[in-house]
Amino acid sequence: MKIDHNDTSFYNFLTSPNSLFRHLTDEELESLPFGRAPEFHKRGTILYNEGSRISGFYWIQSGIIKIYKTGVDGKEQIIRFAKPCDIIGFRSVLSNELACTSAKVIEDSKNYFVPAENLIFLVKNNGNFSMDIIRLTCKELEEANSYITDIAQKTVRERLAEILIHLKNNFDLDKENFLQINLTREELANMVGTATESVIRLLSEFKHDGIIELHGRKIKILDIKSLTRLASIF
Amino acid sequence: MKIDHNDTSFYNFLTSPNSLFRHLTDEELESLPFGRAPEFHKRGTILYNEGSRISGFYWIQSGIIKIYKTGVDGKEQIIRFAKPCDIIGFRSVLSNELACTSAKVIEDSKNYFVPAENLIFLVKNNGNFSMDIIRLTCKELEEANSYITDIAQKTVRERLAEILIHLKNNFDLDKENFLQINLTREELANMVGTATESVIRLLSEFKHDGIIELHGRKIKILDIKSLTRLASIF
DNA sequence: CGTGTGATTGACGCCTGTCAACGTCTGTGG
DNA sequence: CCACAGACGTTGACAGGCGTCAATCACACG
Repeated sequence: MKIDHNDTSFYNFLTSPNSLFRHLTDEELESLPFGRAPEFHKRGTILYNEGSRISGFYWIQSGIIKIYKTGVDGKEQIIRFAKPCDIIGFRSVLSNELACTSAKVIEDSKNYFVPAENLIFLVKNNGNFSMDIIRLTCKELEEANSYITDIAQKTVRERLAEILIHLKNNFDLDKENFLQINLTREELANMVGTATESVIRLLSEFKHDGIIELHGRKIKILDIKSLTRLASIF
Repeated sequence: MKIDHNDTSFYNFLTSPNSLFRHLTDEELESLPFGRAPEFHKRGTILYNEGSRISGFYWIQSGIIKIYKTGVDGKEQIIRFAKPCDIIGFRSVLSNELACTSAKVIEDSKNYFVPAENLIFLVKNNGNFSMDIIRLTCKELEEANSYITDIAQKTVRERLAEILIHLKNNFDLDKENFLQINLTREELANMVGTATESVIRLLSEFKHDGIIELHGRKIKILDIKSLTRLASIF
């Protein structure tokens, strides 16, 4: 069950300066399940549902997870996408409450499940780790507050432009510079907080104006400058 | 500079089960400035501005503080109101970043300013306190996510109804059951994320329908059931 | 009494949500 | 191999919610 310190790639990865686990001692690191093989989850798998009790958090090694809430009439509101090195579900664990979001795999994912007691032990006993968790939560909170301001004040066009920029900044591009992440029009709408038809019309408009290129679900951003202007980002 | 343990009211208050400071040792408690007199700030005072660096957090003893972000065209978006026993500004301290919100006194307030190093020391060295801080942040994050869902999916009418219920649940009523908190129509609009005129028209509508009563800025909720239905809360 | 801030009301029009119809693609089962 | 179902994407028509502008009123304050 020990982590193979000779597997330098993975060990270095877990202890690298940007890693959430950078401040763990070797002993603490070995208390976590990273010595085993990761779990594999196919596209479409639900990791947990809003309202359920979860007994630990997930560390994403590969793939993309959609985090969303279900609003009125069952309409989903996408809160964020988790990507490799992110952790999900830790909030419910730490506040010891039912999950307030659902998590669905949208790109095949390998991930590790870490039991709640491990996390709580680390938070209580390793002040630096605890600070990192707090910083992470604060960052998410700040982003949430910004998004509240945007969604309350900006038009749908501005928000869609902003989301496209956000996706470009946060997800890899393929060899032809198309966004790797595969989203349906409905999912885009559920991020922006609008109707599917509105997203379709605005994407067509952006395409017509030479700002983006579309190949089915694949999106390539051609004119980031115009898009930034459209998004009213200063 | 010691806290007067004979002042049982304040001492018991700080160590009561709901207090953020419940897990502090007497020694830790005395390292905080609660032994001094609180600072007094009049309505209208800005405690800190978005983008500024703050060197500590505030613990509110009395009064109400408006926490808001400034969006496009300088329009403010109210994130929340802080009331007695709340702390504000701690996120920027913990993540060591510039303030991402502004804080303005809207009801005369007494509060204590606690230097950043005190907070960081406690988080790193007192696991239970650290867990409480994390829980607090997680709670705020969950509320922010809920609000994102609401604002993205609900109509202005639904949101206003919801905000009124929220105010009723979170702020005291005076002897005639009017909401204690004094908000301009513009501030209400800046919470809901709409135009001032829309708030005015909807409030008149609610009043006409016998759901609320208005006396200037004072609001009394007459029919919480109808209001809940209007808010589409399930 | 003048000034300024906030509240109110009306008019107007655009953005955007909804409904409906149709096209496209993929996978499945006969 | 084809037919069909079902999910997703697209387009058009339409109405109404809500933002914006402007005028007026109410009230407090120096």
